[in-house]
Amino acid sequence: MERRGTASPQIDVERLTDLTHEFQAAGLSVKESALETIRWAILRGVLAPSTRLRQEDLAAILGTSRIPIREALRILEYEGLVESEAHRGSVVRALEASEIEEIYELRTVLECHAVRVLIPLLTDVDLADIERAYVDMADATDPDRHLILREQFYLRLYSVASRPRLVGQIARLRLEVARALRWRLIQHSPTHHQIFYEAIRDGDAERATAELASHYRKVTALLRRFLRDGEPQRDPPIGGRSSAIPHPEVT
Amino acid sequence: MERRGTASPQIDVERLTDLTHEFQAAGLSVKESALETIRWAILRGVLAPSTRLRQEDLAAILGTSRIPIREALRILEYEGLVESEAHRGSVVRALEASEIEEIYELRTVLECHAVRVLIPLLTDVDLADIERAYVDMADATDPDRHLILREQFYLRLYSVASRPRLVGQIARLRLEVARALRWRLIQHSPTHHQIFYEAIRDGDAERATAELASHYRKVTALLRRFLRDGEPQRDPPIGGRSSAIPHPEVT
DNA sequence: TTGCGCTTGAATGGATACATTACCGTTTGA
DNA sequence: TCAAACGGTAATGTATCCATTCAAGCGCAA
Repeated sequence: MERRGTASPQIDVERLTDLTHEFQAAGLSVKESALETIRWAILRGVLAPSTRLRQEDLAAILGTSRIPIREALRILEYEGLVESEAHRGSVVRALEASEIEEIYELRTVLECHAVRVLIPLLTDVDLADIERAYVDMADATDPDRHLILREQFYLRLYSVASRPRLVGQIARLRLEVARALRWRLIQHSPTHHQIFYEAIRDGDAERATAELASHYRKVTALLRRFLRDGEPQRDPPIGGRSSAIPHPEVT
Repeated sequence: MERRGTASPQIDVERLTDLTHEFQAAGLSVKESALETIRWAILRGVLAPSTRLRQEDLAAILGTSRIPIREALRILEYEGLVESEAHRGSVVRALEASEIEEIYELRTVLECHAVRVLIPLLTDVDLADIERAYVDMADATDPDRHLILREQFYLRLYSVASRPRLVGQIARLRLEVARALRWRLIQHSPTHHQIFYEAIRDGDAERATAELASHYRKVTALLRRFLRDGEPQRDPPIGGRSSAIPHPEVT
């Protein structure tokens, strides 16, 4: 996989140490902070796809030994965020176009199911919370913050269904595509969230699921064009500050 | 969680070492063989729910050090088969009634989707393979072997959809309930697999999904009675040979 | 000049040893 | 007599060290 000719992206040490300090401050154990640091570094684009993850380098950067790193990499391998081969090391996994399409299909199935389940369960308290989360998201301008608030909005909504596994699955799939899309310039779709939110607010499961499905179909079609036809709009792999990256609004 | 009074089930050392030897012979690395051993020990009932999994004990039984055990336990924790707490150890996770219900609901959603996707993709080669897998499963009498062949049948079928994530999710959910049901006596349902298989063979997605959904609804209703109303039919937690355990045919 | 094979280096896989933490029993005080 | 604090014990968390393995690079021979 990794050859001399195909230089793997360099690691932005500074941003990675910043991330680590955040998680260490949260009172997590060394292993947990290592896991969360690497996971979020991948999801937020600090560690670009195809980056080699050498245990010793990461241990040095995170200020720990290799043991917690190894366990973190094992879990991330199982999650699908990194790829490991025995005695050959780990790399940040790049999603293939077909995988992104499958994820959107799965998201359509699972999120529509969640909507149908949760609509009859919505309480006034839920609706108030959700409206607040929606407004926060809509107001955010910083891309990283927008991403976080968007996920908070959707997860607050879906958690109404009281289906922890369903919500967990949805959350994971959403993050995975969000990661992949950080590096592509995709068309902005400002009204999707609004249409969806208003359908939820009106208790109209039919309209909400239709909007989800139709939007994800559009996204998939766009992705197919961008990803299959030579990936014309790829950002530089790493190095640019995240604030320079346009919103991955389609998700 | 674990107190002096609530004695956790003892580990059947002999059966566990037998399992280990199987996996070690397969040429896996130590970590992989530890992972597979513990995973299948849980799924096949050798390690009963609430069994304490002490790293040192497992290391001694599997003939290794604690490191591979630790990594295996981390992955199993992520899979949801074991529960770990810092400095307090790991135990085999027991599924709550509500979780089993959610899993069946998720299975209904995912498996029905898989059926709808795969029916138009079926080739003659697929159908021949699937028929063979079905006959093998129907002929098996040993419970462990039946369980394995049943999963092979369903996974061979679903893999036609060319959706690796979807199939992986389904496989995991199926195994999880199979594990939970090993310890409960549930009504035998011999015709379900047959009806489902014949619908697939006829290319009738509607009939196949209807059968799946209706069957899983029945199972959920049964489970609700058994699991919520005092769990009247629990088998002895461990010690009995697996051949004495009736088929968990409902899955 | 090219291809095969050995050597060598660097990275991961695994084992042993030490640090830390949580539980449980005991003791001591009111 | 009861409650709270303290210490012992046993488990996991972490670090250091050794073994294994893969592959790149060099050399030799055809």
